[in-house]
Amino acid sequence: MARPREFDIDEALDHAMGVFWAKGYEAASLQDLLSAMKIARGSLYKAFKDKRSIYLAALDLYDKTTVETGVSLLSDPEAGDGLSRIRTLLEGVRDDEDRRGCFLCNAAIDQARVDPEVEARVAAMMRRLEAAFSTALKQSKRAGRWSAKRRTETARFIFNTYMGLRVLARSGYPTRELQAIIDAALRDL
Amino acid sequence: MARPREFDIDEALDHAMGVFWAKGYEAASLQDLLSAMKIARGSLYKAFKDKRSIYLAALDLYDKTTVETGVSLLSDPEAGDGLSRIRTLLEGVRDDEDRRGCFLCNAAIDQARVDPEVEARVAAMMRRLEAAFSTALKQSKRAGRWSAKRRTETARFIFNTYMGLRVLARSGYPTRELQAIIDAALRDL
DNA sequence: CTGTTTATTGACCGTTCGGTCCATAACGCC
DNA sequence: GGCGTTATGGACCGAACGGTCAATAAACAG
Repeated sequence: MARPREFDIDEALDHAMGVFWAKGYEAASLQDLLSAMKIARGSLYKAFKDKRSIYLAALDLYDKTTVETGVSLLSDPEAGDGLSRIRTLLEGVRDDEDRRGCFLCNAAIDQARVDPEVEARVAAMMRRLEAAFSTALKQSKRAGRWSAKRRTETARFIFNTYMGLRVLARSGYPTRELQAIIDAALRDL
Repeated sequence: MARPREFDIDEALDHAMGVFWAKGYEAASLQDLLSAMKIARGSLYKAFKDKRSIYLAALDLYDKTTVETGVSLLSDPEAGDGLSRIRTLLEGVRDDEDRRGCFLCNAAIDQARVDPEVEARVAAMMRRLEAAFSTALKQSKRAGRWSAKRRTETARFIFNTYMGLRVLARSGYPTRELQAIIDAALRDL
């Protein structure tokens, strides 16, 4: 019935996410986005309402990909013992070679305080990650060591460690130092 | 010999820091800064070279005040045992009632990657905080538990926890949950 | 082929951005 | 009181911002 869209909207969104991730919301200009997405202005505004809605869609994409991957890993009994899944996830942060940090964490700092919809998405992702850490703990050999309350708190502590690692990774901390932090955090679990 | 400046430059800078802290570098407009500093455009540009130099000066101010205060607390033998000084510092984050997070952490995420001078200041502050945590550990009753290397790593781990707490605090985590994270982090030290 | 619908492109819009400039004001010095 | 110097306030600047629009193109239905 009508002319079909010539670009893959998810692929374009992925590139947009890269720009927001690297530069933050305000510093990412329309020009930056258009170049990365390889489309023209008009096409962008046919596909998205405005800049903010691209950002929100990018957050959702991050949720569906990175966060979901992490949650799956933590919750998958076939990925080893609960504790070793946690370790695997944290070591993934350690190995983020381009040190981009965490889009979720960036959003929490630069937009969540001024945009309620960003705040809601950020909070939801954080709570899902926390819950996944808790699931992994519950499925570890040492699960018996923690009461339900204590397990929730421990999961939250690990999540806190995870966020810290993301910040330090973005700040250029070397792999070896990140590894030592992971070891210290998990030492007594 | 000449007309004296009518505003207190440090006080104005403190207000500018508040704006950058709350909104980030790009989102803080000249108008925002001028309103907060309560001066006119011309006066601002007599006192500072440009927007970026205000930001750098604000970072230095944060260093001289907040970071230095933290370092002093951690290093002060009269502030209790090393471990309890660490706990006091972390509980200060927990009690940050307006949940502003950490200007250092914000800068690490939103500007350090695109501005080498910001990056240098951020790295310097981070390393000083790390070192102060190490000092506090060294001066704790249980100092003997750690080799020098292990102490450095543990200090870095605590610093990582500190940064995570700052992010979570800015994200609105309730005091009680932050407290549980602190307890979990320090439990086995 | 014609008509309808929607995507593409880039010129164009008003606004806001960071930064400059200048007339005026407030000081110490002589 | 004049003079040199620096601060003040705000008009002003070009550039860049996010967003709109109209002409054109590409698809399908009839």
